[in-house]
Amino acid sequence: MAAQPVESDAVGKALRLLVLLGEHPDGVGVSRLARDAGYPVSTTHRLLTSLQRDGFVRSDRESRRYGLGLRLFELGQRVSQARGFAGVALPVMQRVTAQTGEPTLMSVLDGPHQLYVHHVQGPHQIRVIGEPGKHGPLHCTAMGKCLIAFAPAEVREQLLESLALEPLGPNTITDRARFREEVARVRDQGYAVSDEEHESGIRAVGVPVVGPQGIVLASLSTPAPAYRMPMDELTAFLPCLVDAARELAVLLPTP
Amino acid sequence: MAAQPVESDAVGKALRLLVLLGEHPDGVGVSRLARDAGYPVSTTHRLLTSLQRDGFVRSDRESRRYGLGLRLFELGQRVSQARGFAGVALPVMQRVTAQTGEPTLMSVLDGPHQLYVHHVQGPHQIRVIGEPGKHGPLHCTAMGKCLIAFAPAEVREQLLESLALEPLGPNTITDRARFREEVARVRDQGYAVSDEEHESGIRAVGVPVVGPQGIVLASLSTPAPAYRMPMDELTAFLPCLVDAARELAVLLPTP
DNA sequence: TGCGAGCTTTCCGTAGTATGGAAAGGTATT
DNA sequence: AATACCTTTCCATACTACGGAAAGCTCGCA
Repeated sequence: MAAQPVESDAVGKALRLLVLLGEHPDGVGVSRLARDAGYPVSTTHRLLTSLQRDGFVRSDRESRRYGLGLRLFELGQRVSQARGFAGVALPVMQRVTAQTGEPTLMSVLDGPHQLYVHHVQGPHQIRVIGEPGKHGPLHCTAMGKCLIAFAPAEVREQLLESLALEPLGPNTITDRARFREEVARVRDQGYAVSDEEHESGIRAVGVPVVGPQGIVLASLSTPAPAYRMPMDELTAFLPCLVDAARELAVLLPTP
Repeated sequence: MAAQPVESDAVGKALRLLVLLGEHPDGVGVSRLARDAGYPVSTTHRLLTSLQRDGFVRSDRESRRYGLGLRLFELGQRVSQARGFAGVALPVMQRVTAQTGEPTLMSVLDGPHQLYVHHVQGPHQIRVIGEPGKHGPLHCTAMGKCLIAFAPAEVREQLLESLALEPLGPNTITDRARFREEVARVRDQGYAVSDEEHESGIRAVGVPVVGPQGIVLASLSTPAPAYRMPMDELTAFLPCLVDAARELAVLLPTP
């Protein structure tokens, strides 16, 4: 968890501290943080003071521990609002869950990962896979494959060449040529499935939300445990997901 | 919207840019942002480049406009998780709304304001007052008065002395002595009401969430339009709100 | 087509701020 | 009482951030 790319500018160092702080929900001390970041303690302390002055960091005066501040919550909500994660997407996703009886997930492309932005719980009490704000792999999930397949050509090519095809489930596609074919098929058929590619015992079907300019804005998926959901039952949810995606395509702001 | 307190350090300047960017959901150009912030254009541009490198800012290559990046969403969700806004509070609040048939709001103290962190819509289709991530006044709302009344003594005193008692509704308390009495009463009776103090036509009742150490963690409220909700009907929701607050008192992390 | 206004981006010598080792001041543990 | 480890502050120096200026860009207009 050490700092590899040594940021030379003060702003970069401060931002890295924020990211590191995000990994400590219960707060950390200055020296621990300095060790993690690879900065001198005094530098770390000074940067934290600056971050705190503007509400990006808060410190408990008692325990001398630092954590993320409310300003980040505020700005995070702004992003959620501006990108339509909160107001617009939620009702549409709830409708999908009402029809499928399963959870509905939404994610967007964020560099070489997907970022889960929202989920709606289903009536079944199952563990949720994608917590909002967490990152997940692109190469072995239904949503991830959609995001690649419908990304702008240069981005798609770049991802196809550089993604690490790490095996995470029993059926993960690890061969680059086969993966390229898979993405092409997803692009052709307009949806993707993941049959225990991400995790043993989990299946999912996903669709892209393709905006007016033809670029992918987000993707939606329905996951379900493999033991009670054969693949053809899962693909039966496709019309419903496609409807929702088409609706979101015009509702979501085009970035 | 110009820069009053001239930040002298680079980090402070960068953070201010983030806050300013938050006011432009659809993106903004460098020179406009530089004007708003009061920085030279070149400085602004360099800072934006740093912010973008770490995902705190994103720019549309086409339109040359900058906006808040996904990293802020990610970190905002971490805050939401760490403070229990998302996982813990939501079900409790939904239960309150199920019982009252009205929306339920939650806010926390953030300097001289309250920060709305969550709301649950009621069945009635009414305009929501507190959008999550937005700030609201302390002196003329039920939740705000609870946050003051149950804050640590020094904080309470500081707020009582310095808050601007701006009249925002027909019944806003603008006299400092009377306001001090009002806060004392709230502290005695354990809840607060706001009868068109914040906005004409809106009533609310609110309770504090008082943590194990006796400090206020958050506050909950039930707002309703005045025309169909007499004050005594609103206070009838108090047992339900108090129950919820007591439950949250042990569930929310003590900061 | 050429011009000008206003934008974004890059450059680079200098000014001045960030740097970090060291010391001071805490707090818990032995 | 002594030790260890932490947080916070200090300050002379080095080096990074600064910002004016210039280059490169797009657009609108004559």
